[in-house]
Amino acid sequence: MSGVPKEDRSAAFFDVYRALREEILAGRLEGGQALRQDDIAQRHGVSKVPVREALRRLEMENLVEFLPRRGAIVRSVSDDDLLEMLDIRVALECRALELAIPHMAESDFELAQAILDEYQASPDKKRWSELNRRFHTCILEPCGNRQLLSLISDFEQRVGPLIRLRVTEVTGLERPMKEHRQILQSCRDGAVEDAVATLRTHIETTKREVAASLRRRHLQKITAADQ
Amino acid sequence: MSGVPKEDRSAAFFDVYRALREEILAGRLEGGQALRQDDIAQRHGVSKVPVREALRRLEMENLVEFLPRRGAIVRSVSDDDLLEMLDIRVALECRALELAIPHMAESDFELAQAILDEYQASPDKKRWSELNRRFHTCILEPCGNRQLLSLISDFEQRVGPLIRLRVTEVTGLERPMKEHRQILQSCRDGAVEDAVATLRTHIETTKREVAASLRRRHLQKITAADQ
DNA sequence: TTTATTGAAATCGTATACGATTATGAGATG
DNA sequence: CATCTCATAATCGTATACGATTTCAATAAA
Repeated sequence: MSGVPKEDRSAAFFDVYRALREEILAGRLEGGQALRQDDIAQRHGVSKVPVREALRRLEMENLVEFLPRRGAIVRSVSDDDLLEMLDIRVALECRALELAIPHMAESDFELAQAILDEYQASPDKKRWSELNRRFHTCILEPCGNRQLLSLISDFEQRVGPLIRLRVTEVTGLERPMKEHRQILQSCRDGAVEDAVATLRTHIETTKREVAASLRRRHLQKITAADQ
Repeated sequence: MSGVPKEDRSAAFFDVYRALREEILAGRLEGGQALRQDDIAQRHGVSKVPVREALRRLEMENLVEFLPRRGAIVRSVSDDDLLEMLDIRVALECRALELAIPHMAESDFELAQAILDEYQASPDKKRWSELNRRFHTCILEPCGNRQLLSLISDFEQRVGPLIRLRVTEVTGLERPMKEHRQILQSCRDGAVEDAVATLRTHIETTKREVAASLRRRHLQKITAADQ
């Protein structure tokens, strides 16, 4: 499910890859920031060779960008990029759910329900996004399409950190919970189209929230500049 | 549209990357075959460093696999992998079409029609897959989602070569052409749901054809083993 | 004949080395 | 005071070097 290839975890380059990936996804590295190969190598106690391997993989993941003769920089995610990723998420998650429902067993429903119950009981906003992720994983996983699940996981890892604060805090628990319950019920009923339709609305609402938030931020920047 | 990142085309590693990618996608390298780093380096007149960079990128693309302390091998695509990719294609292309239709201009319809006309006129089976690809690209491109188009292109490049002989030759021109015309007409009418439904059927039929073909091949292997 | 042993060759993963290009900063020039 | 050399330092991209592990084949043992 992780999206990150599992093989060869022992190699030196993998530590570098993992660390850099984590720092970029967590937003601890600014977009556009130069990734000095010698620095990274020294920090990890290795040479430049494994560092470059790690950077090339991150380049393929669109997390870093190589500028000819000037090395790698952290790729910045534009507002448009983010919205594009959310549209792709709609496609991937809806398809996964559609394929998953016919394979769901009673235990899947129970697990999903348990997550929703915990969701409901938890007063901790920080847990919400974790529980949200688990619910989505839980209902999509039965699709059995590993590559699809891996893709979804990749996008979640990239998109999640960027929208979490922006959405979870603002939206509250009411609406998403209602949609989650509705999706689960449709899954129980084997109502594929209903479930997918609700999931689609669910994600598209998120996208609209993000878009609105970005709009406001943009507006703020403009008016601030005018002052 | 190519899926292959465009930056840094000048670097030595890029030639290696490009060449290996092409060889793997074209099927000129068997699945499981070892990719000897020194050999590749010598063939391209470079050292192992850029070769390893190329291999790491291909690993991220799922085209090669690193075995600890045994280097890289060409990743073989199982029957299940192939069917999984076709399911993902359904998700991606349907979403792209859905997003594309509201943005289509008259010139898009004309271009699509021109491709279909050429399709119809061409007696050359080898051209069919090329024209098919161009038609799909043409109706999806207006979606404006670069990442989505790039993903679609990646999957097309991986899946295409594996199913072309298997499907195009067998299926003939009748059914796909009829579906293509129907999709285009729905696009003209702005009938998003109809267009998407037809496209979905279109790809799912392909998937069923591929699955059937694989089933027969598998059966043949079993009966051959029994002899 | 088949299976184990073992030493040489091949190959990997990574460190080090180095020419080439790009950033940096001090002093010259307007 | 701004800005324009140009030498120096920093950094890149890649080649070469090397210990460690794996493969392989020839020989010994069963």
